[in-house]
Amino acid sequence: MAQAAAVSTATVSRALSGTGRVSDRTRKRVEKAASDLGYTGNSIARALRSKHSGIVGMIVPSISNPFFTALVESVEHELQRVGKTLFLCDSQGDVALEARRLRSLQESHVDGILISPCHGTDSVTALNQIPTSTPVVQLDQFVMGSATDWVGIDDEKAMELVLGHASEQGAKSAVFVSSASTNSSTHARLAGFLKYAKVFDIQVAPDDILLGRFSVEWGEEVGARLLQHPALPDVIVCGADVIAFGIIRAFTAAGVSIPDRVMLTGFDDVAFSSIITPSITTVRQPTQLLAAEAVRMLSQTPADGLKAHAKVAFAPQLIIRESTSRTAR
Amino acid sequence: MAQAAAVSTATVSRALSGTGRVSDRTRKRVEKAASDLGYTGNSIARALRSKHSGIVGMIVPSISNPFFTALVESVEHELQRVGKTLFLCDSQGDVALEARRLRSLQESHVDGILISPCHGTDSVTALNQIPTSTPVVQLDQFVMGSATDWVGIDDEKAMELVLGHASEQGAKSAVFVSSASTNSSTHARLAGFLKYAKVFDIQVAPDDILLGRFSVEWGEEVGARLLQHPALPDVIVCGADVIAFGIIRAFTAAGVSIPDRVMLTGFDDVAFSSIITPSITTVRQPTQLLAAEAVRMLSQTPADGLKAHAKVAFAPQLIIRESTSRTAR
DNA sequence: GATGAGGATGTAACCGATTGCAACAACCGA
DNA sequence: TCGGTTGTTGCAATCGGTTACATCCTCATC
Repeated sequence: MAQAAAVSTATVSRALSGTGRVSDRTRKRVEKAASDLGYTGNSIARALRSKHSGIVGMIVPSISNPFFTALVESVEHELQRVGKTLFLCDSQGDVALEARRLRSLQESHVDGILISPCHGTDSVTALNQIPTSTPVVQLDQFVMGSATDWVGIDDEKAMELVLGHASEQGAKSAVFVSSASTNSSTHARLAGFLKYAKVFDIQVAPDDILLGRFSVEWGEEVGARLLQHPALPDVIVCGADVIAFGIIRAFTAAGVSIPDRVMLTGFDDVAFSSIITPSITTVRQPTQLLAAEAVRMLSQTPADGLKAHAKVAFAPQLIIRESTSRTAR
Repeated sequence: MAQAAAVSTATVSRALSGTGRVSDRTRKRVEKAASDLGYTGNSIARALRSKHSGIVGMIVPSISNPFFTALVESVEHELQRVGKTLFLCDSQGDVALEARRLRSLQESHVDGILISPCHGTDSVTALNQIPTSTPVVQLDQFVMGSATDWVGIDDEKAMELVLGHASEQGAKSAVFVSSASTNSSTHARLAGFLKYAKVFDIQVAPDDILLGRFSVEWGEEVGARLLQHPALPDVIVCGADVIAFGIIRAFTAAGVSIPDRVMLTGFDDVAFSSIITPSITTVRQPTQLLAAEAVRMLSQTPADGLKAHAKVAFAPQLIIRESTSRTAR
């Protein structure tokens, strides 16, 4: 390549990268040679020397969860704007696997890491092993005890919206269904649920907190369990839409009408929530905003290593649909 | 690191990578020093020198399409077995973006590329620019005119299953709904549809081929359009489950019963197909098998550059659910 | 005890870019 | 014409591993 343009490799580098001074004439010559040869440089060598790869790593608990795919798409969109590419990993909800992914990203010298930690406490070990030289931002979920930035939504506020709406619709009792509370999202949402159940005077028995997994199957299991009770609560509040899907399936099979016999709310507003019958009242997360802020944080100069780690919570939005819309009677 | 174990960098390399001979005593010493220091090597430098990175790139048209996320998960599972990591990219159905992703993967010197090309003909330019030194395998969709391997399913066979079943259920007329046929999946499925409609003596008018996009919205649009006709066909055959979702939504809103007024079939068997009401009769793709075969092909020594490019098609499976199960009348 | 085989380890070139420094050319004013 | 300034370009070190080759050591054999 260098000889094709009859210059040194140094000049090629300066001409193509735009750093340093190169005369217009040689620049043109180099550019022509490059396009003739289809030369694009070797990003491995570049990364080795310059210490940054133009790649941002992202780790999510499960890419089959539509909420995370939506989040990933938003992130990708943002990264495209700043000319970086995304390296996506799936931790499959497994702390050990998550740790391996983290290490592999770090070894690849990515320019930054976005992570939604799969465990509210155990994920911290791996996260703290990342040298402070690689910027890390937690997205959506977070882990206790790590000094990294976080971007997410105000889960308490979300529960205020959900229970406020349920109360308006006449709910006097509620159950809460989510994943195990080792997960920060569930933890925060449960806290908000309990707080605002009290505020809106909605009854919650100790048995009415059902924690399992973020999955359709868990929703079905809970649905079946609830159907065995003689009395249903007024509203079932779910920590994720996928759980609500399972409950709908169980109730539909049993011929129990939602919202007439019991109201139901989800969380995340994944695409399918508006398609399923009944469509689900849910909390929408502003994934575009989350992604934009997270990417912005990543590229912030971490030079001033002292800066307090930021926690940015965006406001959630309640989307009201059929599952809580009781027809006037 | 080398001095911590009191050996040369060469010995460190040999000890940790397992190549070359090292005495047990020094190997132990090096390993201890490495774990004490948390040393893992620099994969960039390694990749630069050794020409392979342990990374496999994958490009899919859309990660928000649950079929592709299922495929990605299967691939990731397979790669884990052979100790490689996945670098996932989304082409967003855009040929130009796809070309950029391809180039960026190639520059990163990935060990191989798995791609589901977003366009049946236009994707070929970018694909052919990949040097033959990087193994490329097409997965699911494919592009005309490229000499790369392909792994997918037998779409014709799938349509035989679908129409055979519909015929058994008494269908005498059908419409076909899918994406634009610039897409190889649609192309092959449409061909199969036409062929077996004839075989099973099912009527298909020229207007009954509705091609748009692989999306819920397109399904809704088609649903609305079909509802304006005085007579509905006996069965609506969709090229993807997501399209079927849209049709269900439109028909449910209009109070038209599936399967009683019209039968409906999907394609892919994504998770929600079994959750939605009515659950959808669909064609399951054996993603595990596809992924395993694709990964196997990637690691096949491409030394014999002459080998004919393989096209491996797996047998699809028909999953019968409510959307074609007419209650005895 | 000398010789040779073979295992263990070190030396140094190399992968392909980036970049500090030096060299060099062109042009200016004195 | 000469010293100085500015702008362009090349040289060579560097990033952190891998690996061909050389060297050294040990042990067996004659």
